[in-house]
Amino acid sequence: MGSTPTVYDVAERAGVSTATVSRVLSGRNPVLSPTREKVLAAIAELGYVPSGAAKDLAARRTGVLGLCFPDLVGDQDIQGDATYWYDEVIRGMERAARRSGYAVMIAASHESDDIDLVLGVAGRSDGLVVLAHTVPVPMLEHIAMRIPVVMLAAQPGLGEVAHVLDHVSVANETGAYEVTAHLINRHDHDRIAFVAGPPESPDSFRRFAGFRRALDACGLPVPSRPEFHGDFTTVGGRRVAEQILAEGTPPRALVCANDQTAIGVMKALERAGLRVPEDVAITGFDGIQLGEHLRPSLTTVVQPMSRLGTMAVDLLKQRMADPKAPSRTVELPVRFEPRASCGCSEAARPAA
Amino acid sequence: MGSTPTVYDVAERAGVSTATVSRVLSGRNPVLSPTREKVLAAIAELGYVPSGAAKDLAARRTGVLGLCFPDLVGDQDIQGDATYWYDEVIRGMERAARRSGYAVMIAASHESDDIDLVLGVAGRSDGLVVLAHTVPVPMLEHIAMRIPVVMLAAQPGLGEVAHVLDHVSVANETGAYEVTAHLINRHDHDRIAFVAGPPESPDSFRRFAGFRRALDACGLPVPSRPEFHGDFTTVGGRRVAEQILAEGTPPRALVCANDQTAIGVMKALERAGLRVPEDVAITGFDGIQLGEHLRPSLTTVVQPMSRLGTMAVDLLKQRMADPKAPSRTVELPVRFEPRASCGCSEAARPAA
DNA sequence: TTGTACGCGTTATCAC
DNA sequence: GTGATAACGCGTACAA
Repeated sequence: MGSTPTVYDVAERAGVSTATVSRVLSGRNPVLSPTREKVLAAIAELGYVPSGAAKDLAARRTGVLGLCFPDLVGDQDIQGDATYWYDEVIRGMERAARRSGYAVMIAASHESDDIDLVLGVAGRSDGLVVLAHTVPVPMLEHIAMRIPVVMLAAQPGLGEVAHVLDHVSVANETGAYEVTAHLINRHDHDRIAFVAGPPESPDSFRRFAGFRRALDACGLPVPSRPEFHGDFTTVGGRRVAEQILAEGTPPRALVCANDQTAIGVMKALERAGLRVPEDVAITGFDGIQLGEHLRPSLTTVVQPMSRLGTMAVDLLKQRMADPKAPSRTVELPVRFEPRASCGCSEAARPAA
Repeated sequence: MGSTPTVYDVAERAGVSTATVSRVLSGRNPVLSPTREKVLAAIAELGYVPSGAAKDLAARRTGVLGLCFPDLVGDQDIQGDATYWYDEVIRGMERAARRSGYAVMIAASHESDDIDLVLGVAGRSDGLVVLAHTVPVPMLEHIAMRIPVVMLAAQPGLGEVAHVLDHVSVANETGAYEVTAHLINRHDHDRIAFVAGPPESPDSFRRFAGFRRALDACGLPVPSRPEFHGDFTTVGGRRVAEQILAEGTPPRALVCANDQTAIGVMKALERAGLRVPEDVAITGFDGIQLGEHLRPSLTTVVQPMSRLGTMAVDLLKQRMADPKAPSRTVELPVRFEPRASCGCSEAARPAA
């Protein structure tokens, strides 16, 4: 007994067979009360915990759902002031999974890095959820031959050849359209510029598309390319601000590809003496918590982060039920949240 | 081949034995290049992913670390504005685990609820990390007979009989001492009250102890019990504020057991016309992100959340290396962060 | 109601 | 360098 106890140890100690132990544990089959007592006593004394590996192997299911998300900070320990937008995705998924009796296994990784980690998770799960830009698509298509795979917030179809991946995406284009139209119709802006994210970002691209559509619908000139390029970080936003200031007359309104960028731009412009929203209106995208507590509070488009997670679990379950169904894409609605930075008055809501 | 492919399928397709497939996968044994190619081709064609269950069973280790944390919101989906202090613990642990080649399996649960979930995680992990008040201590001692268990932010020894649990705790008492002494020595306060958390909270208790020690050290009268009782939520803080206002002359300074409470109190007092910190100074505890962006920014004691996670992994690894060592408790230092709500000037740091 | 014995998909230990 | 084969610990027919 130098090692961890097994069913055999429990059975021996209780004077029964391993099958009986198994029955007591599952509770699905009838066991005489005195027998059950003996088994439970043995379990308590030995500190027996069933081996998940053996159980999963025999049952051919694991009761685990995997989640892969990008590691944004690399290997260094962060200082404690960062909150990632996918924290809530994790929680949403965990909660939905638990309701369905699943545990969640998580793994962060850089694209094309940590292949073994990802495969390890995939091999131990009944289904896999992957955030965009975390795992190369070919590997996902490989994994999808074994278990259902759902991609979150990725451009459906991008780089896929087998079309076996389900998708949960958000209404990027609609959101950008709404916020842009709001600036035009509600605040009478006509010199509006778009601050993009990284050039290769599909999210940024879709949002720019919505931006253009709004300009077009309102009869304003439509740029073929974004006027400015950030990189989804506040630092990048700051750089954009410098560029704007250097170029002479700044636009009267800036639609930023995400909140971080907007915050960086806003802070830098304010430091240069411009007032937001009086001199320049600014909007973001994502709905990170910080934006709500800034002064001025940040007008944005809120993504339903928690629902991304729960919806992913839904799709996983559906596909387990019907593996042959054609691959699906669910687009989640976003919510336009006008706040102070676009010129609307500070919301009445308390800060906490 | 209607089902998921196994080593046998790969071996057959590649015209080799299962042992060779295993060798190619592990990369630990020499395999002739042409052989390897054939195997890799078969793997790609079949979409083969090794079964974690079988692997773990054979290897008698899982490469997974478990993490149990409390589910604060129960079963309802939250609105998207909540950030929990343990999000960062999760990330810290995930990162440390990954550096050591482990994946992380998470499970939220209410105390004494979801027993099967917790046992399931324990049975699939090489080590378990548990946040305080998540799993009943007797069950943890049971699990600890199988795999190492580390408790986070719990009162070491509380309710334990076997003393097999390792602990990572934070310097609650020291932190509360520091913040209280700061109010006395730096801001000349002498009418300070403590706003406790739930009566049964060890954290709240320890912080109150530090509060008392500071009063005592400075020659001020020492209360035997906290003057006010919140419940660690902003709503609870609001209620405390009402009580304070109803009772006549409010204290000149309030040391709150955590940030949420402090924020609730602060907002409610301000709404009643009191100024913070001029009329009443307020301090929190935890260092949640929101406190930094409030106006006035919240003076607090910052817990090293991320390090809780990394340290837990450290302890786990140490115990795996030496299972017989006496149980350990590591106390992590906290950092006193004076900001505006205690009377210090707004920090120069930018909001983003 | 309880016991026996086989299979689940790997890894590892032998021989070849 | 490669191929048989025996564990690993648990479900679960099937038999008793």
